[in-house]
Amino acid sequence: MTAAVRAATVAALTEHGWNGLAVEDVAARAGVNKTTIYRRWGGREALVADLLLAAADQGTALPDTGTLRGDLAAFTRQVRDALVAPANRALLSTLAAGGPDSSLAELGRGYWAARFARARPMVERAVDRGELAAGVDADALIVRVVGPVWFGVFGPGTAVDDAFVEGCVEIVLAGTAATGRR
Amino acid sequence: MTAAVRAATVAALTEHGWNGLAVEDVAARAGVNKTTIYRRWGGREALVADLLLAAADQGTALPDTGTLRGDLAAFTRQVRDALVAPANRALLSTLAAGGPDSSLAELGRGYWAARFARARPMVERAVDRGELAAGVDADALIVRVVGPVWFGVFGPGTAVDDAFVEGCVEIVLAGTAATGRR
Amino acid sequence: MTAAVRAATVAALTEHGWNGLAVEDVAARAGVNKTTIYRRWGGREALVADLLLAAADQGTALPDTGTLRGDLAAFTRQVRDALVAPANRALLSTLAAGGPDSSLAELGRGYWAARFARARPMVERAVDRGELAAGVDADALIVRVVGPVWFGVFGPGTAVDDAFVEGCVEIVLAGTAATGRR
Amino acid sequence: MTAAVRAATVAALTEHGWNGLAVEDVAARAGVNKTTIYRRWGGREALVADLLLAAADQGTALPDTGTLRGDLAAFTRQVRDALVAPANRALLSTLAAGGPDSSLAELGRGYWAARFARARPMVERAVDRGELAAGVDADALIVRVVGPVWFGVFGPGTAVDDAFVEGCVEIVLAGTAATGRR
DNA sequence: GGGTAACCGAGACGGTACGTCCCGTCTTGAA
DNA sequence: TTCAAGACGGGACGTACCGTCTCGGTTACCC
Repeated sequence: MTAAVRAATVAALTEHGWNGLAVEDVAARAGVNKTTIYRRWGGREALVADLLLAAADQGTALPDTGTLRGDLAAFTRQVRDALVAPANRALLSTLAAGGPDSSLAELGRGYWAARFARARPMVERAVDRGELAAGVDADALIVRVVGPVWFGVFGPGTAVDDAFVEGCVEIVLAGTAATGRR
Repeated sequence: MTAAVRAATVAALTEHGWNGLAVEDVAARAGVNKTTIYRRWGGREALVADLLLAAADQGTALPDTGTLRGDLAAFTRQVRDALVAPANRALLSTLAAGGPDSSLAELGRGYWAARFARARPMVERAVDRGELAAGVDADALIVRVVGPVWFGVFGPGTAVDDAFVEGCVEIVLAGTAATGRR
Repeated sequence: MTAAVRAATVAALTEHGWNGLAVEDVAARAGVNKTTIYRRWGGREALVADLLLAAADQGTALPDTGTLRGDLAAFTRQVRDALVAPANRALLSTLAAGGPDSSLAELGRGYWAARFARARPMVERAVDRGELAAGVDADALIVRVVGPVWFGVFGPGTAVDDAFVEGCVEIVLAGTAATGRR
Repeated sequence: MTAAVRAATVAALTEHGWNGLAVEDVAARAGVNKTTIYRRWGGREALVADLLLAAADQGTALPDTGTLRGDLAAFTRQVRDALVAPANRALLSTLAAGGPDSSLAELGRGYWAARFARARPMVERAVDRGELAAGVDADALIVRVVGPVWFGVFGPGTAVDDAFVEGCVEIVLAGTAATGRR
């Protein structure tokens, strides 16, 4: 049943977005009674929270190519692929749909903390290999690389192809080396 | 009356986000009848569209410091300031709240087209000054600079202070020069 | 619309009794939206209250045969006929369905006050004619005559035929005269 | 446990009436699981049926004063006292709450049959003593005496004091003797 | 300067979804 | 075997907003 509700939530979220996500609709799609969802999850937000937790837990394997450049390129492509998938798009755009004090925002903080914790080893390995100076701000580096992809997808709708993604990686690496910024 | 409705929409949007934006609430705040809003605007989305058009039209003046670095730094700081303002935050996060085929998405495309058209002269001036090679993709450059700021605010909630903003500018400029990427 | 809702309420009440009277059912029968009933009436009790008010207002004409015996007999037969009609049965049994402090009870007090006020002239005319001593308690007299009919119908289900009704009248008249009780 | 459930049913019935009598509420009050009530009784109606059976079985002792007048007066006072007790009021008003074809009605028929069977010897003794003609309709006599009390309590809310009760008895006795009606 | 058209306030309505309460059924595990 | 514990499908509750409609009253414009 849990799986059916999750699948139904994804489907409904993909079709109608965070607005238009109706508990009754999810219940009907999942072949489950509305009350059951309120009992076991507790509302629209909890349904999405459940999806996010599942997504943050499993996710894709962190790439390990041997070089920071290769890792970042593969990782950013993973992110790009995830963002353009309609199901994930709807899920992630939900995170930005609430004000900073909403319960969705709290949800988002947890999600992002888990997400960055999973990606951080990639940078730490590069430090161990001597590719980056010790003390580099791993999170800021990731934000700088992933940010343009994220913005391109959710903002102006830029075509985020492989060339763009690799450009993000190379520019940040070169720029970081040149400016010495962390 | 138009002004009152706009102000009420901003207030309601800031308080409750795109969800929770109720036409009746806006009407009550503005001291206007619900019917009038449906007549003159046409629904929740149209209220937000009106705000976005107004925002895209006026906005802040494009900085002109004489150097690309200075322009981009000032511009990105403007963007940062705009994003952290609650009213704008709610307004802009609304754009990402719909699926790619929703009417909100169409709205977003228009908004971003106008926004980038307003910012593009900044890059073109740099080309004229010889700071950038002719044929550089102005939009991609802007996305690369602004993206991390946007992502930091709407995503993990990174502290986007002046140092971070200037880092975005310098890294992209240095990286672009080093890699020759457009 | 008001008429349709009233008719639907009577039908639903007759079929399922006070319990089982569902607002949604009434709305569906009347071809009206549920919300409209909540707006214009305000719930199950209000629907019944509306029926009672209508019933108390119109009702049947008070008999005027020229003698107290004839009046009471005709009146009690009217009451009997009303009680055995399924629609009225359900409506009136509703009055007894709540505790003495429920809102139904308050409703009942108003109904009975109106009902007795309408019947009282019958007794007063008899006093004017000299058939009854001045100062007789009209309400108590009516209760004594009507009570067995009411109880017979709502209680043990006694066969309340014309003979029984007329017996109620004659016994009370004779007994009242013999004992001098008011 | 049976006793606890019965007590809880009486309490709940007194507080909230037949409507508002929730099995879950009774179970919680009795410290018993909901399922148990459904197994051992079988629903709301069965709970009330159980109470009625118990009430019909035990009840108060039938008065035996030596005269019909004394017996009827004592009996009717007992009835009056029972009716005004909130617990009994709620229980008995339940009987009238259903349509004539409901299962509550069937329940009521059984209850009244038992009740009248218990009271009938009072009249039969009077016949044996010669106070009443043989062949008098005992049930009708009881209905005539008790009816006004019942109606006064459940209907208009008449003050049913001892004087009223005794009036009912005397008038019916005198009237019956005068008219010769059974 | 008076008709007329446009606009607004007011409010009722059909409708969807909300989140809750209680129903009656079922399964599982402990006594 | 009986009961406690608790999940579930289900029906109705009463509420909030949605978007539409009709009705009057004002304003303003144009003949």
